[in-house]
Amino acid sequence: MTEDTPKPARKRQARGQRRMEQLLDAAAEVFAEKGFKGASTNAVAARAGASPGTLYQFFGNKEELAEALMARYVDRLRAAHGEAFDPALASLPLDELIDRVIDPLIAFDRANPGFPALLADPDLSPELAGAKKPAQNVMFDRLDLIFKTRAPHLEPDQRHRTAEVAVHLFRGLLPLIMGAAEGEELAAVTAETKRALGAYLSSVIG
Amino acid sequence: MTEDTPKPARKRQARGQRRMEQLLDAAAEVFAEKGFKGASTNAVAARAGASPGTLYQFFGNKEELAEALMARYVDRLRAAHGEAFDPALASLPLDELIDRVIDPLIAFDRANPGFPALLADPDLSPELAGAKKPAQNVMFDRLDLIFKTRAPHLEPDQRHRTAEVAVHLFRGLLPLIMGAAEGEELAAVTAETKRALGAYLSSVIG
DNA sequence: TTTTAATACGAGCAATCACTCGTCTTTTAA
DNA sequence: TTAAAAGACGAGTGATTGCTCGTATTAAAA
Repeated sequence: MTEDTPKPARKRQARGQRRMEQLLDAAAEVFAEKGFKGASTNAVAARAGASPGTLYQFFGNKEELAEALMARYVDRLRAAHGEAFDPALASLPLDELIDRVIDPLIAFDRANPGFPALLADPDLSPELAGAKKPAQNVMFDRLDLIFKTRAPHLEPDQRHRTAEVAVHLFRGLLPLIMGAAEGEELAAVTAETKRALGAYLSSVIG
Repeated sequence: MTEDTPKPARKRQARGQRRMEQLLDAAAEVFAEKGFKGASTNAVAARAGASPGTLYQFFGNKEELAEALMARYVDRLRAAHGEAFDPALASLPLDELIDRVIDPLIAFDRANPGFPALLADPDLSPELAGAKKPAQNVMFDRLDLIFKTRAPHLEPDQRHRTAEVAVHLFRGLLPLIMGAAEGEELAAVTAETKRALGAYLSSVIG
């Protein structure tokens, strides 16, 4: 068990950082369009205006590319949520609490369509599935914390399950949300999502 | 616009029918394990104990194979649901109605794990996506019909949306259901699914 | 029995994909 | 100014895949 990281820790230049961002942007698009398996690394490189060799200078293989993309999503999600989340949230009326959590989440998912697409993709390797967990836990942990202060009588067991169900419930309605046209349709689907969440949660945590 | 089907309508022997079933069984397994893109037709043939050439004698290409598999699922689902569905259902108490609809559906999905896996697979071609619709409409149509008699005051628009949300809500919780171990865990997740559905539906259709 | 068609095989083809490597250019460090 | 390192390129490689086709076997029709 050596302590140092096995990575050679290459020095990145500003140009390299920019290239990585371009490649991740391209990967987000192509993955969203074709899925992980269906996307070719050459296509990603081409969309980023780079050559295959350049892509592999920054990402060791296709999986590392997807992992890096997922990691960037998690960072952004945490940032977007950090703003919309404060401890006082737990004492809000349920409807308002849901508004405060769901609205930014929907905005994020619609602004980053590659994120839910990659999350939902079933044919990811075990390593990548591991990289997905943090993304799922971002929501789960926050919810669990809220429930803890809001419904302290709940057994941890049931609290966890409630959080998990709430997350999956939302994820199930996401395709409807992602497919909705901005405007009336989106508003209707959003309202319905909140109604479903609110109905479920109030039946559990009062 | 010719009237006859463009298919040469080859005569199948009993042996051929058996082979097709074997190939579809194998396809269900391999698709469930690797996803549509990740599954190779040679692997499907091998698992069925057949050669690639034999597979392509019955299915013109990989997509037709998946379409045939999906069609077989839809048939089975309709059969399983036809039994559990009768017109009197609409007048039942909501909880009981949900039991009668959800229990056989969960049983079916757990008995045919390839079905939800294939349904959820994102990287299917447009043709295959079209083949998915009947499967989705099996549930949707039944729900819409039930709501029509049960909540006649609902606008068709909102009724459709309610059915769609109910279907997606269930589908969102399916991964939890599919992953649960038979017994206590499955019972808990099933109960939670019914609770979510019941809470949502009673908030819409009273 | 003879003939025709359905079933079965599996080596192999053309296309695609993830990834490499030798070479060149640009940037940073000395 | 020069040396070293990072970035960039893209043709090419080995492996895999969907699918074909010539041939052989089995079963049904004549």
